[in-house]
Amino acid sequence: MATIKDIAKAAGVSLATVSRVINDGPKVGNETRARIKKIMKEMGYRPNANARALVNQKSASLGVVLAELSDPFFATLAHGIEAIAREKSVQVLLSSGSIEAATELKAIETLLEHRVEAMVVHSKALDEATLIEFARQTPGFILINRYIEEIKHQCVWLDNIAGGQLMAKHMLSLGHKKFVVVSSKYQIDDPYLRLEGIRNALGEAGITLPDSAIEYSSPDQEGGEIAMQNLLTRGCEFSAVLGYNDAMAAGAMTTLLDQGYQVPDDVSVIGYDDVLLSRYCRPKLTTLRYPIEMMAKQAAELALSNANKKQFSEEDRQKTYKYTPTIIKRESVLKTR
Amino acid sequence: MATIKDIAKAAGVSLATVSRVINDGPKVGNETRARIKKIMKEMGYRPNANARALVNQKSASLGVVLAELSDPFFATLAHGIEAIAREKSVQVLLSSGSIEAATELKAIETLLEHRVEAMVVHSKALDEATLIEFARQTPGFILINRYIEEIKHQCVWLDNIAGGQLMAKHMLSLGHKKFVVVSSKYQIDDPYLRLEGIRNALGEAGITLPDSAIEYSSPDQEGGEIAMQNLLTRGCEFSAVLGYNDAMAAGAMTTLLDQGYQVPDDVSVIGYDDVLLSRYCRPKLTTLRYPIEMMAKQAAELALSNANKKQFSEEDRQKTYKYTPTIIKRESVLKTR
DNA sequence: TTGTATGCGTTATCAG
DNA sequence: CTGATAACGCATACAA
Repeated sequence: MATIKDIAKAAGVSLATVSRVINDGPKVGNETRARIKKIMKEMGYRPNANARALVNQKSASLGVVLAELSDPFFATLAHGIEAIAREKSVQVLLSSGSIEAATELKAIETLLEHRVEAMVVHSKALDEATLIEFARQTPGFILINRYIEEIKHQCVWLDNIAGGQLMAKHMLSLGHKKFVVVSSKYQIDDPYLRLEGIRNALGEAGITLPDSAIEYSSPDQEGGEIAMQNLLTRGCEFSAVLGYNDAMAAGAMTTLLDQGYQVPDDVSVIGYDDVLLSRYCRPKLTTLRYPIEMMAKQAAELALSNANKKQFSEEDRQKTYKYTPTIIKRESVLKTR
Repeated sequence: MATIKDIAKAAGVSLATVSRVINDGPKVGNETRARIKKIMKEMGYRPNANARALVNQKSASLGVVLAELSDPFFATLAHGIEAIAREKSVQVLLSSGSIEAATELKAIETLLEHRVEAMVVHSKALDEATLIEFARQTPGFILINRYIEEIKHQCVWLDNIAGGQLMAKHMLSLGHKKFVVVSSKYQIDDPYLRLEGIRNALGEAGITLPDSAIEYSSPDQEGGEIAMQNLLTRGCEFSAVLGYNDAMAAGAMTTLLDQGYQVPDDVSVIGYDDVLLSRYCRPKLTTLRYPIEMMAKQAAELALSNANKKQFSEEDRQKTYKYTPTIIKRESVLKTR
């Protein structure tokens, strides 16, 4: 592959001159510039991004670590980030990787080795201390979907407690009194926070949620189906189902329909996330909007704009990037009879 | 950020020695090695991937260009590639970007500037000549979901004609005689090839598909809804709907259900791709399995294994990576009454 | 306006 | 076993 040197030789000029025309540098004769450009084209010259990154001490690249690309939720997240990256002509380096601490750590470290200017990280498994450490040493480090007090100015997150409250209150306002929850079995914050919100709201209405009314399973459609089967088998009585996410809610709905229940006439079901699926399934799922694409864009912008900060001002440090879910009414929820 | 030089100084040894312990080089004293490792840990040393790439003339990275990450189909594709990349400890550089020739070109060029070792490219808009050129100059260049004769050994693709035939034949075998197609309006090969396959199969059965039985729209759920509305408005009669993909099929189904048709009792609907959605929607969609994740993995492996080839042998050049869709029977297709 | 020289962080080839 | 030193491709301060 042709280098700057090759084309300098071909043009009979020095490296410096060529470098100048590449970077639209200021002081180059017009005739020379044109000639060099022509030669570059002819020889198919492409600047070497690695060499550039080395000498410039920065790389015009954005690292992204996600849990699971095949999940539509993450795909949307990635999409938001990618849009910003393209807008700013920044290359994205992607490292997806399960919800294991070791994998997440490896992903972040690899990205750091590539000297990405900034990174947006979705990490559920890594402990706070580790993440705080990374955030401190890399200003362009942004956590998405997780809140850590010490580095709150580097967190873009959704208020899951408010979300839990919201879904419960919506059901309460329609007269529902008997609740079950199909929750995620993963030992991460999200399900606990949502549950906490649900319990808050129910508590205010004088309702307590027994442990037997909660079933934990994998956070996908199949998990939802299984959880609902267990609830039914156990003889739970309820008119309202609160899903950890849309997939679980849809799965629960499938089981209910298969068992002859009418949704929403007999039982109301509400999801969380508002992914595509919630509009596809039948009945269409009433759910909570998780503005993940918007959040992803904000995270990417923040990461990139923080990248060159030497350190955060006190004002910066107080900033916060909290999002709150809103309810999307579709067809799966009705007044209780 | 600490460099190799810093830690050499701290350890009182030369750069070379440090470099050796980093790369597990052969000739270093055990005591020295241990001491240096300790210092590296203390100083938080991280090798600079850019510098490495520069001197090694290769980067242990895989470029990926996709059309649209938020589409579940591409998300699955990306997931397959990512799995291989992780397995081989290769970093993936992602460039997604609409279906415009200019964007696709830009994406490929950026990746080339980063000197990726290999790349898997999903390109619908770029012309063959350009792609052939890229493929020729980069052995690790693999096209996915596109077939170009001249570089067939660098293409991993699905036989869309066979797919079209298969969906039509399945309907024919169930007694259907009146067909409509909801197709994609994009001017790319896929819809035309699928249509060609459909026409082939129908032709063999003595059925011709009038242009009025085909409606072109955007290849998503909304497009499917609109296409079906148009078909209905126009007064088309049919018992079988062939969708360009699952989203369009699901959209068409939505419209049908909304209009009071029973699926599959009155009308049978078949999709294409077998994305998640086909299992979520109601009735569950009968569709064609597009083994995209498997294909993506193959493409990634091929790209990486070709990366270091100086040139392709005659034998290599004859190889071909064609996949054929298979039918997945679910609930949206029934014998005609 | 153009050229020379130096360094970015690493690896690899030599000598010691 | 270890240490100089020359690349790798590029940008830039300093000269000319």
